[in-house]
Amino acid sequence: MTKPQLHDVARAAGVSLATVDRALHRRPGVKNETIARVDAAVLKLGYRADFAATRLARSKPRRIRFLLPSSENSFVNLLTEQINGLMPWFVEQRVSAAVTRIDSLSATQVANKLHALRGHCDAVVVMAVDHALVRAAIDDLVDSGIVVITLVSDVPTSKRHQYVGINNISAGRVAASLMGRFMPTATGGEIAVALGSRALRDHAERLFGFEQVIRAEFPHLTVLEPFETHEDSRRSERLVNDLLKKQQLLGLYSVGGGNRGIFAALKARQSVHKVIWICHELTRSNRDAILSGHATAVINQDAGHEIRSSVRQALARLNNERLLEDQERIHIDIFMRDNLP
Amino acid sequence: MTKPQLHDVARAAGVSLATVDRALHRRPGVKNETIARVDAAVLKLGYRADFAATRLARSKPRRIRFLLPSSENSFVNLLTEQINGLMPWFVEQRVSAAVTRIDSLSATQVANKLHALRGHCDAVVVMAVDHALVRAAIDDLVDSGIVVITLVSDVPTSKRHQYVGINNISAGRVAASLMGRFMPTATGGEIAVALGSRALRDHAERLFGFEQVIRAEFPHLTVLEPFETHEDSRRSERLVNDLLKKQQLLGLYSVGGGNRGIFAALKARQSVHKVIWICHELTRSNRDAILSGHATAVINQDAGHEIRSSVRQALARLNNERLLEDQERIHIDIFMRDNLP
DNA sequence: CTGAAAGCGCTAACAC
DNA sequence: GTGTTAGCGCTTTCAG
Repeated sequence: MTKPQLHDVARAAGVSLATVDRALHRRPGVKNETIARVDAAVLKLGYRADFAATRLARSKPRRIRFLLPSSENSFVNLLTEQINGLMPWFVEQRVSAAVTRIDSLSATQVANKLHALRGHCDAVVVMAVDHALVRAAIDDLVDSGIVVITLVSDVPTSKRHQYVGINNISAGRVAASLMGRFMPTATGGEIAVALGSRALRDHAERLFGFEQVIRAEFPHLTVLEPFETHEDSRRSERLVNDLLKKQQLLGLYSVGGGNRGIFAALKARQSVHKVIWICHELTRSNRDAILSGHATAVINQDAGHEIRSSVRQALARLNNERLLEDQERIHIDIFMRDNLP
Repeated sequence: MTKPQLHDVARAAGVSLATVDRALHRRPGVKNETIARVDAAVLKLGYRADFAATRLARSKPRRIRFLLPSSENSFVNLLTEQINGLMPWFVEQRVSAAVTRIDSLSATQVANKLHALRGHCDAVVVMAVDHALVRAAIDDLVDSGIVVITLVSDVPTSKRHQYVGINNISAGRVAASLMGRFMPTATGGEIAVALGSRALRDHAERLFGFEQVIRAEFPHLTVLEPFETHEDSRRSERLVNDLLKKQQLLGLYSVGGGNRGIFAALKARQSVHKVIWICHELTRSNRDAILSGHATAVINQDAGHEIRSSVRQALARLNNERLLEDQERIHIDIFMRDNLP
């Protein structure tokens, strides 16, 4: 009872190794009937490609393209740093990676870029707005045989093969639980919410989860109307400053970018207010914020894990390999001062 | 500027492939001078073995032995489940894994078992008490050429090649931060601590970190003298019951095992007291505890990650391969109701 | 003590 | 359309 090999599939299907390979990879020039016979054999034997042999034999690397937002955003920078740092690993995995940064809020730009990639790569990993144009472009790519993976912010109704990122509704819920429990009193008060943009699905989902839990479990707290930072720190600093001047805030939840500005605003007025601040992503700025006590908790998604996972997922699909499900689940990390990595 | 291969090393050292292989793996029958020449060439070229080729070519699997506690302990069960579930992956990685369960509180038993493994495996992954006998046995194994990795609970002064697990002092500190901030009032009160055994280094370290932070940052809280559960749920249930009868507890931190008993005790008296309970490891019981609201937070280390990581670390050492540092860091996971996986 | 050569399980030219 | 065969970069006999 040994692991089935290509060899065994070939014998079971009554064809040669090469034909099995062609059939498995849906390469042209195989009779439909043969494909069916091969598929049946694969299924019957429970065949899975051996990743080591696959890596070793492949001469041309798999071309993976990352499409990331061009906006000034520290978390996206973390992602690109990770991609750069993982280059030796990519080589080992026989993948060639390239990053393109696009205005991910502009659905037309994203869609155009996606269309342009058709035929020029084997897989694309994209982080962008959830919009009909983007969805259509993704579906086209998938239909053309390219593996598409959404990163960080999903486009759930598209045909994308996989979403790699956290469950953002849960993330918002956890933020609310922490916020509610960190409140020094049970006497009620107001919580502000800073949002990158409502067009970003991840931000919208976090907000949804946050308000859900505050309303249900901490009814003595009021969530103020969220304000949009447009991921711009100057703007967010000004907005938070104004807010702190006007009212006595108990807490501040920042769902998305612009945290450097928020940090600056809180730091400047720390003697006046003691605000419980919870934010997302362990960027350098947020790390400082937590160390200095201005932020109480940071909710994080591991950028390195997300990059490795998208590549593994893409390769697993392209090469028909097994995945370790457990290993690919992206955790909602909660960082406080003492468990910072 | 392409990645150097064994081939290149052989040419640079003026020997054949086979000799380079022997020298690299310190197999017998190579002149010292030749070894030195090979080492020099490896260093000069920056040679690293290609993992795919290594996996593919190796006929005999690497033998990895896990030594885990035999005590009734849900987290250890999670570890063994993971080992079993990862068997197909082990095959792919050309490793054969076996688990031995020992009374890990008995230093003599652990040391004997370690000695017995000499010559019978390539790597051992051990979770046991930090004790002079164990330390000496580990050092012997390492000297005999076996890769030794400590899991979950470290033996820091030994020659073990690697510790795979969380920083338990930090874990205790985080538990304290959460506990302190979750307290509904700032008026002071008492916190109980349940300990598996003081002989276990991980438990001792957590307690250390916990007390440190409570003293320093939440001086209005008093930490009661910790009681030992001996990882026995009947015992822990009784102890917690007695405690709840005697005094008005604000919080309970359980550092180690026996959580099923604690859960039972808290559940039985939930109308009387509202205790903030924080515990470790996301076992089925602790998951229920958090879902039902009896536990407020669970601090976890990912059992699957720990197993995969110890295997990767062992293989990297045995095969002279590169590791992704980031991927091997074991996180201190904080789980609350909404970010349960 | 060292070298030559045959695989490991796939992929990809090149035949038929 | 399908089969044959030569690698990929190591490990491991088997000779010398």
